[in-house]
Amino acid sequence: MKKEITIYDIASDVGLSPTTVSRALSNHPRVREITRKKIIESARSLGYQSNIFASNLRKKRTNSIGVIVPRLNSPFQSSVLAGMEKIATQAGYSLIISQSMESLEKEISNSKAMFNSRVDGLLVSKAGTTDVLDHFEPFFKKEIPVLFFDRVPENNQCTGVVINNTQAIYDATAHLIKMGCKRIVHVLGNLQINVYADRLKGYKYALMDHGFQFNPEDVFSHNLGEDSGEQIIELLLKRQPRPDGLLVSNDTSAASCLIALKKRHIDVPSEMAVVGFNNDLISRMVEPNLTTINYPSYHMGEVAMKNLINHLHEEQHKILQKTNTITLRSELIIRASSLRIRETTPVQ
Amino acid sequence: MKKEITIYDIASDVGLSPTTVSRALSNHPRVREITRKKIIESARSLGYQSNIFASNLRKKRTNSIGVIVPRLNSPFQSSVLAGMEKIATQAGYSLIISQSMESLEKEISNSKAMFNSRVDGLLVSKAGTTDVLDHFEPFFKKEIPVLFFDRVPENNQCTGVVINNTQAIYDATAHLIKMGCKRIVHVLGNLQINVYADRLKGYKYALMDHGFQFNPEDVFSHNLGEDSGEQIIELLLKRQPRPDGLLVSNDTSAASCLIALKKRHIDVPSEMAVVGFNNDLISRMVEPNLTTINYPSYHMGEVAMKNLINHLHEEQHKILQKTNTITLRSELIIRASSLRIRETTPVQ
DNA sequence: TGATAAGTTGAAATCGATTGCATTTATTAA
DNA sequence: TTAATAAATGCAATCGATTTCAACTTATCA
Repeated sequence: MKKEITIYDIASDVGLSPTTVSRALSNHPRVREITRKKIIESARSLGYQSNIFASNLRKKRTNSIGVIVPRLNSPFQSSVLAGMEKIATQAGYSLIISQSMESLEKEISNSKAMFNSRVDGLLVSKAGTTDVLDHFEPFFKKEIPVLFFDRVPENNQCTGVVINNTQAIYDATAHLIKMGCKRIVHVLGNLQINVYADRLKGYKYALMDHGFQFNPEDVFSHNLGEDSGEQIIELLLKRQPRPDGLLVSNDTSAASCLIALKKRHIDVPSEMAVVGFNNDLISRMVEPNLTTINYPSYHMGEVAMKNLINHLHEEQHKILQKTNTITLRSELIIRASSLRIRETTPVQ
Repeated sequence: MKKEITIYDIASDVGLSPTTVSRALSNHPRVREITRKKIIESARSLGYQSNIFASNLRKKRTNSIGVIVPRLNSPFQSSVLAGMEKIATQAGYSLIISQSMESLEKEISNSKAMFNSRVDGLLVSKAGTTDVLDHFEPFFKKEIPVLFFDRVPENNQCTGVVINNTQAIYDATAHLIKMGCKRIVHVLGNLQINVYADRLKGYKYALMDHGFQFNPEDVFSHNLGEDSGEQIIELLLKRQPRPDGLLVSNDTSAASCLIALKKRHIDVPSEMAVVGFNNDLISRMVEPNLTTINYPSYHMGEVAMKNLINHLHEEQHKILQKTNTITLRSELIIRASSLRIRETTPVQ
């Protein structure tokens, strides 16, 4: 192993002390400009690379931020991550990313790993269906900021970045009602996850506000995977009277439903209006195009990261501000899959 | 700031030396089992957390691996990353991920950041269109393994994990020929990227082998984005005689083409057979389903990571083995978008 | 011209875990 | 019982950058 160049080497090269070298390299003001130039030049010519371990050891910071997502390979999550990466890199932080595979157990072990690698902050989209937060206790205790996004725990102290899921589905439901749907079915994920619980509320409120009766039979949970369409539609068609509006909590599944409907020669939207969620690429590619909720995923990544980093900087100045929830604007995008009337007044 | 618990605290707690504590905690064999138990118990009760900075400083390893991808939010890349994450986590490594946004400049600054954070190894899917590798020199010099995947540089010493792009497009082209296509157009990305250059070869070879004349006009580069279909089809339809086979180098773009064709009432596959690349979700969702190349992205992530980690372990035993290229199996998946004859002999 | 302030630089301790070598303790063989 | 060997533990140096405090220069002002 080749010997590393250290500030000591530079020091003896330029005939100064390691102290001055250290200061010069970290732009400390108490070094003469000429001295600094000389040192920097020497560092360059010797091929010096700062040893962050030593630096971290002293400074007790890593300049790295941990992110735990349920899955890396989802259009939504990867887009959030892209936004985060952009901001983090800009600010000089590096990103340590791991996935919980929707398992609480994995989330726990991931958070332990993050803690041990001493991330300066943590961003989490919860995996579990439970609100167990014990595994974040070590972070709280050490005052390492933890910020949740998308899937946030209920009733806790941490800041969360979310969209207004209730409003989003409220709008979608209202839209379907306006389009003349008489029986609207809502398919969503595990109701123990805040995201879906909130959406259910939006669905109920919209029904109520428009004089519809809420029927528990018209709501069910599903994994919402790529092949979910067949099962969902099969289930739907057993209902009497046959539902004519379908609200699916993600675009992949909605697209899959569209295909299952097509296979059965059930026309969309006239016989069944379909609405997805996320505004994934696929919503613009299937036939007919999917009405959906635009989920500002990239932006959510940016906002979450920006907030966390601000938090970190503020902490140094002891101005710990406590925002609790940041809600991003989402919007209903109306496309052919639900558009029954040619000319409509825009849904507000 | 609360004082950190160190091995010294544990040492004085149990009345032993820090040396023994260190050894006990890292499962060194030269510690009595009873002693170890006592130390571990004390560590637990004091709430000890190992300081990786100090440890890294001594051991000169971080147990972290850097990954640089062109973009995080692409179905392909995120799937690769998912595979990598799985293996890395299993092996106790953490992943530092950054994206180059297809810019060489960013790739350079990312690689610098990776180098400075002293990753134990680096996985790269090249951004640039050039084969400049100077920014990896520091890694080579320090013998930090760098492994490329998907987009690998030509003529270099590094191991690369790829699929046989040439063969893949060869098969696809041959398939279209078998389906009776008379004029096949190939749309791909920047030809300076190995992936596309190789595919072009496959296209040419297949034409040659089947007695077709290669026509440079029938190949063109495009960004292959979500909206590429309109432009590609517009361009295509100007050609005389009108092409009847279309080979697009990614599924998003191929799907977009499908839509553009549909809009113009050009039937797929009878008037125009279309083949995509990647086997993304979308290829199974559009109408008609896209014939495509199954790209084992998740598997590629796993293989690349496994290889890198093996490399790291081997290095310790000084058995540096030099594999140069690992080629993964990809395969043509024939679906409706190119299937003109009901019963076909399977493409071998 | 001397005194005070301002600007530079350095010595040495520190961060906490690891490790080569030395030492102590336990075990075995004679 | 004692010497020889093996096992367990400890000492102290080390990894490299940072930082406190002190010292030393140079500039500034009365």
